[in-house]
Amino acid sequence: MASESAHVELDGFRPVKSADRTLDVLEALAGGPCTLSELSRRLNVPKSSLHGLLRTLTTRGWLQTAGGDTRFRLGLRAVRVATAFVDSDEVVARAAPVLDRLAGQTGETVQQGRLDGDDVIYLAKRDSPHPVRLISTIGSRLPAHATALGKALLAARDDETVRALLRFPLAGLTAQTHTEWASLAADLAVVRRRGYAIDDCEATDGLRCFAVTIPGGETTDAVSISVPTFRLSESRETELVAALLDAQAELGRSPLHRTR
Amino acid sequence: MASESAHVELDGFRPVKSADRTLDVLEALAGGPCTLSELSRRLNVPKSSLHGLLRTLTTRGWLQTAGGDTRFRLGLRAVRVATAFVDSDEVVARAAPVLDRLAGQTGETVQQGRLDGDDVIYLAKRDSPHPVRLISTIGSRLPAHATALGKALLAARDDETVRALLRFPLAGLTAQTHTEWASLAADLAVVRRRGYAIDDCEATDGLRCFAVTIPGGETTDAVSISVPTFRLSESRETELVAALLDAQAELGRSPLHRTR
DNA sequence: GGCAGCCGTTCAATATACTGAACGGCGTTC
DNA sequence: GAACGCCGTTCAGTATATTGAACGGCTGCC
Repeated sequence: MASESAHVELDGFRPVKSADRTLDVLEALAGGPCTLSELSRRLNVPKSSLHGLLRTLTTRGWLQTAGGDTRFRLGLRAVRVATAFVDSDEVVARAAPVLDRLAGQTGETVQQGRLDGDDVIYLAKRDSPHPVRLISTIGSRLPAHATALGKALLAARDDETVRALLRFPLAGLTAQTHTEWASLAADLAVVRRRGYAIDDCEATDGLRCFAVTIPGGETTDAVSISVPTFRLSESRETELVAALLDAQAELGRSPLHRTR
Repeated sequence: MASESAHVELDGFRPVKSADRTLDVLEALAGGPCTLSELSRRLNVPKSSLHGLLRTLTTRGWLQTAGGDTRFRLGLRAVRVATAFVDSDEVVARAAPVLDRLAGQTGETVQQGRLDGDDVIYLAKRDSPHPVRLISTIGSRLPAHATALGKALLAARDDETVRALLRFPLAGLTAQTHTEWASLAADLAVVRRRGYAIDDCEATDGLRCFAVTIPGGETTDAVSISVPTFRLSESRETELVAALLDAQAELGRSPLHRTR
């Protein structure tokens, strides 16, 4: 679903080349610093074309070349844009107080994610006991089928839709990850009946997560609690799930419709 | 320093138009959603030209049009880029454990900022006691002359450099903000002697901040502690400043030079 | 009902950016 | 020390994006 180089459009629509490439560059550099020539090879763009582009981006502060290094990296101006997205997002804003409460109440890591194609993108995080790290995970992606957040969101769609969304065989992140449609479909059926999703070491070994969707409209977002298995007992799990379902109910009571 | 429309370069270098405009669009939309026609007016770009651009950005997931709304807003793909910058930044990585400790030890809000022109950009934050809000402040800018972070960084440069950096009269955010060179210069002289900067309600009423630079290389970054004045006593202030100076010393012991 | 304002969209002519090859600099290798 | 690999940079010709005017849809206002 999320192709890295979707340069060709079918509708007879031709993307603006330089704009398209600008995004290519930014996305490529999001993976780490890179020289002009290396970018040229990786993106299949002539060096001379990149030259102008990179200079443009650099003069605007979106890229920078640190000291004597010839490698380009993202610049300060780029930071603003992402935070602006998160700041202005209605669902993130609506969920914020609930995430706060949930994190404070459980003392566990709480996250909010959104379905984008077959990936889940992390948009907010509370990491209550330990002092909070960087934004780090925010903006990062994981395959939906391998996470509690993702499975909660997939379960909100019918099987046909889900199946069309995914590409098989599914990527296996741990030994527990669903890789075939049959096992995933069975899991999703359980999620629908049960009302919440469980990721039992399917994304990260030793980590179990629970997730519910955020009610309202398209059901694009979900909230999860992640707990190391060693810290988890049966009673503790019941407790956490109850807190999560409470949070979902609370989210359901807040205004559903786009206000502006 | 930070001009919104620096479309003309003097070096005989002409920026790539579409790339330049792509950034214009992204930066404009960072301020909030906007229709095509409105963008056209604000950026002085023909609607027809914007049309292609916006379609390109939308196809790539960098922009989105929510539901029936004709307004464009930032899309999910944009988020990744900013977080990648912060993640890959050496100084942020180096400072992270120190910020953690400082926040845990003082129980106050700790921030890291970088000088960009005459602004300070917030790159990291710890908000220990209260559950952590959005990334919110990260990526946001404030005038350097009005913040403790900014004054610490300005004080690390000589008067001549500072004066060339700023444009007078300086923007006044509160009644306490320095607006003239004389008073700012006097303050910076004190900062240099004292070793740390104080912002006494100069950016926000009722908030006092203390800041020290992060040693190493260009001195681009600083760390601050922010405290509501009502919670501040003389002894508490001494305590906080001591903790801040400790943190600075610790930062000075970590490797200064770019490792790669 | 019709007019005026907004919106996004299309199209052919023109202005412009892209290209590939050649260049100069620098460090390594033989 | 010469030949190579890497790097970023320049330039004239061609491929391509940009432009302004015109279009169709929509809403609200007389």
